[in-house]
Amino acid sequence: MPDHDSTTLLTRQTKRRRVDIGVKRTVGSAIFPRTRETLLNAMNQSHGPDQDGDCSLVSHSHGATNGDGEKTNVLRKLLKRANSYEDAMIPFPGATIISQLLKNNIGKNGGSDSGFQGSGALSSGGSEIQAEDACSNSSQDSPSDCLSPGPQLPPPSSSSNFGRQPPPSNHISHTSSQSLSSFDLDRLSDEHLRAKRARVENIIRGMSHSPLVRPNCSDHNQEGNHENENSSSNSNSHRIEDGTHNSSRHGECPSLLSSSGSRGGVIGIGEVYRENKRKQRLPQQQHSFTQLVCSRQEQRQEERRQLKLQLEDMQKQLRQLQEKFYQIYDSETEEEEENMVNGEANRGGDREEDGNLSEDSIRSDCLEERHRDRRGQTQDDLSELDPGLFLDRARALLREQALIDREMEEEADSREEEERNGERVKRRAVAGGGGGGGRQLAETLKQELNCAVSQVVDTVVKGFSSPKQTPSHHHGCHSSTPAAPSSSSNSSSSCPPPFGALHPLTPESRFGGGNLALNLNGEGSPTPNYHSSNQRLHCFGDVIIPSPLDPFGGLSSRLSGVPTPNDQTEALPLVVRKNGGSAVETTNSSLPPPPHHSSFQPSPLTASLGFSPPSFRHPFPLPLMGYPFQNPLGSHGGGGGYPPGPKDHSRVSPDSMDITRETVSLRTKMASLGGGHMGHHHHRHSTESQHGPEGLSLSLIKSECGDLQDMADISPYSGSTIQEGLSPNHLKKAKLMFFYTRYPSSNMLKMFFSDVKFNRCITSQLIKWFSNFREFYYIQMEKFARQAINEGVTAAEDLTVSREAELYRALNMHYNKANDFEVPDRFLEVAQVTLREFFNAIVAGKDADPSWKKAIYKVICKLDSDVPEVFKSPNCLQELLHD
DNA sequence: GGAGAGCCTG
DNA sequence: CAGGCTCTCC
Repeated sequence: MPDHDSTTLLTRQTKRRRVDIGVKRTVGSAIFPRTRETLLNAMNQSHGPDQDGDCSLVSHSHGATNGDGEKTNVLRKLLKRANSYEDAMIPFPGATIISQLLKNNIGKNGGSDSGFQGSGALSSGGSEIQAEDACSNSSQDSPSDCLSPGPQLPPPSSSSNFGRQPPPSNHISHTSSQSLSSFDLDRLSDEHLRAKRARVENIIRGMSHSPLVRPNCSDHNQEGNHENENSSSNSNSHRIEDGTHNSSRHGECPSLLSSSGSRGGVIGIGEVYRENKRKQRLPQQQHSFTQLVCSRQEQRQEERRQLKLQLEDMQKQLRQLQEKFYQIYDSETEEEEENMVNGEANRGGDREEDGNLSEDSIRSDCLEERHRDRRGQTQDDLSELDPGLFLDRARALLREQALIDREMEEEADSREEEERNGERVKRRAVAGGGGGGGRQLAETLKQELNCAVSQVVDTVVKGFSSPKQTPSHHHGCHSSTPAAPSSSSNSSSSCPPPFGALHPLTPESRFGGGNLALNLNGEGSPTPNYHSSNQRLHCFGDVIIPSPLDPFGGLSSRLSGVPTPNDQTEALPLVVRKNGGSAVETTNSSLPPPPHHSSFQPSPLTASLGFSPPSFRHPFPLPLMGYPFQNPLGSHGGGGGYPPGPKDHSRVSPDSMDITRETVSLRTKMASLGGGHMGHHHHRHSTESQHGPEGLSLSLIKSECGDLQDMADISPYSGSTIQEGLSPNHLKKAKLMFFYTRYPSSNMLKMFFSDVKFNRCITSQLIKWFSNFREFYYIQMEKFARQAINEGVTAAEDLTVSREAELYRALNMHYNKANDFEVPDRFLEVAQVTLREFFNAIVAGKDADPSWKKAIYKVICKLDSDVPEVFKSPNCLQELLHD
């Protein structure tokens, strides 16, 4: 164990060294060794507050114990760290990931209070909680399992682990007696055992009664004190003395429980110490320990329950939104198919859907039977469930119930769907041409979105306004959702989840094979919910475009050479609405716009969509699935985690690799940015540019980013007026712009990349691009300057940069590889100035200074010239390169 | 603390 | 070219 900590220390030292190296780069190498020495000395001797938190704790301990010397402190620190690491790695037996997270949160919340205790608490945050959880997971009949935490949480140097015997007494007394003068170890340990037992009982009671009281903040403080409880029992005698001393110092502290029971055997000294630690925090409480234990356990349970409910609510919302999206998209697809002259192709799709339906129905039936069987036993078992199983079972029930609900709704859907289809055909006939169809679709989509959002809101409100929702109750509520669609007048089936028999909790299954209840609503007017619905659905829109029938609808038809009349009109209304809801734009957008970028090649992503839709179907997890709270329920380890690593590209067909290449960085960057956004939303009009496939592919970026507000502007179906990311052409344009400006401002970039919807990601990306450009530029300059010096050039005036110069060729190759752009003369001048600056600096020996280039940067940044207006056009590449 | 620049690395 | 890191500036 000390070895482990030694390596930890070494690692930290290494880290520090790396930091120092970084400092050295700019501050100077001479500082480095001294700094490091100082750091090492500090780590070995001072234990000052400049070290990490646990060190300060040790320092505290040192002050309290006073006399073991520095070596003891070092040893203690090492052991404490070992203890912490060990605790961190202890598996959670039988506990769900959620409960782990909850525990971790609790531990974290309480961590700030750990310094409160004056004695040498070798803290191990989750240990106590884990022990309690282990207790919770054990059945009520065997409380002894949890009364011996020693084996589960062996102290690092467990020389103090003596055998323990379960208490013979089952009697639990909640009376609080005073044990001010009693330091009898037997008695203390007995009290400890009783306290644990009481907590177990409280947990079980709390679970069976399921009271829902909002957990309060003070609870965290109490929990936080657990941090110091599970202390290492090294240097035992000292510890006992210390702990006892502390107990007497806090003499007012009440006894944990009345200690009438007897307990044979030897007491673990570490446990005694822990007991003392617990007693130390008792004086802080106004109530008796028993009450505190009760309330704390209940509150913890309630907190878990609350979180669980939130999770379930969010899952439900997610499902509903996904279903809505499927419905909408499928409805569109079906409409297209209806209008197609040759309906042969979609008949296969219908058959496929039928197949899915029947298959799902079968699965649903099985699930329903299982559900019926289980529902009976659930109520009985509920009180006996330990927390982990409790949550698991609750989720399982939810899933099953959801499946049943969906199956029932699908039947209703299929009936109503026929009617609606008839209506739709009529409406479309009235509406006339493609523009009318687009408008119709817009209305339909809008209505669907409204409905979805309304129901989500209802669900949320319901979920939080009725806090008595237990898991079983909850799924009862869920089953009632089909009857509670609030905004859709003509179809109750449009809002409820008509998902197929999917496993609703895993992303893969969630999106993998849902059969869709096609649905379209009638005309509707925009509601205030529209925007939010747009936001939410766009979150899915980027990723869950496909339906099982026609995964990529218009796209695939385009690729397969089968034109559809409504091609490219499907999603435009959404985009237009987003941009202000102009009816004119709505009409115009339904017309296929001419491609602005003739240089655009067919997107590889588009190709991949057509050729391998299944692999593309969900290349990345949904944004919402990426939220941390979703992962525990996915229970697939890191696989469903967020953010997706580059390996996720393996899920994308190779054809799409290159097109998504630039999205990778954005995804990772967004992940690191935490999904925030700066609100640089430049809403542009449909006249600017339309890069369908590219917009689609780049919208994936945003779905990865999880930026909900940004996603409000995404058109999932292509035809977006604003690209959601940067394309290779943007890179090319940026390179050409570099000939004019080396240090473009953010605003400038926004102006000149007006066809890109800016967010923090895009801005950073562009800035990074120019940073890279500069890097290469300056490297070349330095290289050629040194080269000139080596060649014997003595005067900077001898250095010139012409179009024949090698330096120019190198730069031109980098920024204008195709050489299809005429580099402005100004750039040659700037390059010449830069080269001379480098030359002079090197000659003057300034390059010895680590930051010698900064002076040059200062000069060069003033040499930026205005970028021609033509670069502001999204089609500038066309125009520029044609010239 | 965030944004941006620069450096280093892959 | 991107990611990570540090540093500086605001």
